Amino acid sequence: MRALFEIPMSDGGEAAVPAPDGDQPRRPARPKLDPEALLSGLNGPQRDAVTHAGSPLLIVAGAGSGKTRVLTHRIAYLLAARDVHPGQVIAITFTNKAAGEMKERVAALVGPRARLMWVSTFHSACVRILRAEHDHAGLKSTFSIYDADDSRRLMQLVARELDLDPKRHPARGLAAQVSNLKNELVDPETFADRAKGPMERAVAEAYTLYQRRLKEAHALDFDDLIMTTVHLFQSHPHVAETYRRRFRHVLVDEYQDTNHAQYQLIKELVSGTEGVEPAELCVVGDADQSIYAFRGATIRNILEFERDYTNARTILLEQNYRSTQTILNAANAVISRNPSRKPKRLWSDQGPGESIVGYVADTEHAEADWVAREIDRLTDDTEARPGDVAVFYRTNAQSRVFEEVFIRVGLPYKVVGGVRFYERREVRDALAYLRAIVNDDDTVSIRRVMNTPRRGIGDRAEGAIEALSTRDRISFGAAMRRASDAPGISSRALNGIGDFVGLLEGLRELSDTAPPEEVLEAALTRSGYLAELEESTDPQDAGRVENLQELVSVAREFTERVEGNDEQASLAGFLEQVALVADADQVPSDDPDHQGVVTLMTLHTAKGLEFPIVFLTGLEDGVFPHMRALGDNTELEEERRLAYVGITRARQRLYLSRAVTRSAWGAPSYNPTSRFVAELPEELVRWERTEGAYTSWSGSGGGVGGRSTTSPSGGAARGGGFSGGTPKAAALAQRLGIDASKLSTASELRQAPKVAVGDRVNHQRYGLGRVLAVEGQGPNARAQIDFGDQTMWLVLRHAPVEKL
DNA sequence: GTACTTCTAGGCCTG
DNA sequence: CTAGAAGTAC
Repeated sequence: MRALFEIPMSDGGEAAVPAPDGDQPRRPARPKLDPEALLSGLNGPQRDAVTHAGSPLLIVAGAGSGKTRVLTHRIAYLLAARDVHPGQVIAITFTNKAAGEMKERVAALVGPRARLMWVSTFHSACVRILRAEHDHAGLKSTFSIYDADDSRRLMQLVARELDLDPKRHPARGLAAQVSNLKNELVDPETFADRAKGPMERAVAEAYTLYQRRLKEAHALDFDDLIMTTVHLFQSHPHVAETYRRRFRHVLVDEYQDTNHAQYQLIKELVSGTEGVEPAELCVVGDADQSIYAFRGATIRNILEFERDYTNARTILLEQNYRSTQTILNAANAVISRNPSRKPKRLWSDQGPGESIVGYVADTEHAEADWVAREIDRLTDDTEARPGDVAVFYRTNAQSRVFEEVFIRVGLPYKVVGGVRFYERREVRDALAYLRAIVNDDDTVSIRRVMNTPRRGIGDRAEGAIEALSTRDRISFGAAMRRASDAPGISSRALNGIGDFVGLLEGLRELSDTAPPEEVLEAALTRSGYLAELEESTDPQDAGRVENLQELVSVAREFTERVEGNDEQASLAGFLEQVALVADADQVPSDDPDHQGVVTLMTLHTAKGLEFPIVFLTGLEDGVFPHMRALGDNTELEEERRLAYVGITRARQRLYLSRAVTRSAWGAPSYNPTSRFVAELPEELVRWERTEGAYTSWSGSGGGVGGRSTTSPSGGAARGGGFSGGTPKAAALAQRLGIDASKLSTASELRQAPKVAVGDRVNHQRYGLGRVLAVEGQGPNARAQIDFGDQTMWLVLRHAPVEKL
C-alpha cells in the first residue's frame, strides 16, 4: 500500500499548497480546470450544491436528480476553484462499485491527480486506517477480516463453549444481535452491565467470549472495522488528529444508509481539535430511499442533520432526469403517505409519457406468463430490447416462477442475487486455506479446512486439539503442531493432523516468494481438494472446479494490477481485497445493454440502477409489503420507501402486477392487493386485466415458440445448479477492476447437451438415467430417458440434464 | 469408538 | 440449502 501521507507533486508540476480553509479568495485557476466550465449544464440547486463553501452541507438528492454528477463536480470544483489539494479529500460510499464509478468520473474531470484522494467505502477506509495504525489499535498487521459466515461459525463455537441451548440461542441470532450492538457502538462490558433477563445475559456472555476469541484469532469482523476505528480515534486523540489534519473535505454518499457507528466515525473525522479547524462536511442522501434499517441504517442521521451540525445548509435536488412525469407522479403519490417525512416532490420536463400498465393474474404462474408475453410484444414491436427490461420482486424466492416461465418460452434472462461467487463453498474453502497460511491464529479458517478434504480428523480429534489449546493457553494452530500431546487422540487423526500441518508449512514457505495465484493453486493441488472435485461424478463439482479456476484468475489479475503499481503482491493484500469486495455489494454488470438479457432482481438490489422498462411484481399485501411489516408502522414505512425506490428505477414504462393466489410452502394463499397500489392515483394506471376477469389463459405461455435464443443457465442455478459462478465471477472481477471479458463465459449459455442412445445422464431432479432414444436436432433435440422408476421425454435444451 | 455417509427437519425477507 | 441426528463402515 502506498504510504499513507505521501503528498506528491500534482500532475501540473505545481507544488501542493494545502488551503487552510475554503473561504479564501480565488487564485488564478489552473489552466486545465475552469471552474465555470464545471458549473455549466447544472441546474440552480445543483450549482449551489457544487459551490457551497464553509458550513456543513446536506444535499437531499431525490431519485434520478443527478446526485453523482453533483458530487463529482463538487470535488472537481474544490480543486479548481478553491485550491484544495486532492490529498485533503475523502469521499465515502457504500459500495465498491459506487466508489469505483466516482473515482473514474472525478478522474475524467481533474485528471490523474484524482488518485491522491481517498474514494472508498466505509469498510475500505477503515481497513486502510487500521492497517496503518495497527500498533495503536493492538492488532497485528496481518489481521484477518471475518465476513458474516465466518462470524456465524465463530459464534457457533462460542455458543457451544458456553453451553447455550442452540434452540433458544441459535448462532445466527446471536451473531445478528452482536452485529447490532457493534453498529450501536456498544462494547461487551457496557452491554453486560445493562443486560437484563436470561436472554440478554446470554447474549452478553456470548458477545464477551466472541470478542475475546476474535482478538485471539487476530481477526476483526465487518462491524468491528468501523467500531474499532471509532474507538481508536476516541482513545488515541493524536491518531484522530492526524486524520483530521489531513482530511479537510469529507464527503459522504448515501447518507441515509449510515448506521450509528458510521455516523460517529464521520463525526470524529470532521470535528475540530485544538489547532485543527473542523473539516468541511458534505453529505448526500435521500431519506425516501432508506431501505436498510434491518442492517442498522438509521434514517435519523439524515433527518437530524441540521440539528447535529449547527449552521448546516440543506439543498434540495428535485428535478429528475430519468423518468417520465407519470412515473414520478406515481412515486410522489406513494411516498407522500409516509408521515413525518420532509416534503419533496420530484418533477421532470420530459412530459407525461406512457401510462402505467397494471395486470391482475390468477396465479403467480399467470403473472409470470403475462410478463413474458409483454416483454415479447415489446421486443417484437422493437420498442425495447430484452436488456432494457428489469423485473423486480420483493424476495429472492419469487424469482423461481419467472425463471421457469422464461426458460420455457426461451426468453433470455439473468438473475442478479442469490448465492454470490465468494459465498460458494469451494471459494470459501480456498480462501480459508489462504487465511490459515497468512494468519496462523485464524482458528475459524484453520478449523474450516483442516478436514477438507477428508483427512480422518473428526469432531473428537478437533475437540482434543481445542482442549489442548485451552489447557496450555496456546493457539489452535500451535496446539495442532503438538497434537501428539493431546490426550485421547487417535492415531488416525494424528496422521491426518500431521499431513495438514506439513501442508500448511509448505504453503507458508511458498508464500514468502510466490505470488497469491501460485500459492492458491498449490494449496488446491497439494491438499487434494482439486483432485477430489475433478474425480467426482457429481455434476455440481465440475462447476466448482470452474469457480476455483476463476478465483485463480482473479488472484492473477490482482498480482498483475498490483505489480503495475510497483507494489508487492502479497497474499495478505489479496485477501484484504477480496474481503472488502466480497462485502455488501453485488451489483449487476454495468454493461450498457445489461448483457442483452432481461434482468431479474429484488427491489433492494435494484437501488441505484435504472431501466427503460420496469415490471414491479407481486404487489400483494403479505408479499409486498412483506408479511412481517404489516403490523408495524415503522416497517411499513420502510416497505413504502422500497416501493418508491422500485417505481423510480423506471425511465419510460412501468408495469405493475399481482397474483390473486400464490402458493407459498406448498399451500395456496390468497393475498389482497398491495396497499401501495391503492395509493396510486387511479388515472395513472391502465389496468389490462383486473380481478374478476376470469378469462384464464394461463399455463401455455402462448405465442413465443420458434425462437432460437439460447437460454442462460441461470435457471438451473437456484435448484442447485449447473451454472457455475461465471456471471458472478465476472461481476466480482469487474468490481476488482479486472477485464471481465477475459473470464470464461462458457457456462453462461446453456447449450443442449449432445447425447446418444445408451449414454448415461444425470438429471437435477430425477437423478441418474440412461438415454433410450433421441429425436430432433440442435435446439429442438429431445431424448427419452429411463430414470429407473420412470421414463420420460425431455427437451434437452431446457431440461437440467448433464451427460456423464 | 471414531469417522464418514445419508437422511430429514427446519427454514425465507431484504444486503 | 444447511445443520444435527441416525445409521454404517472401519
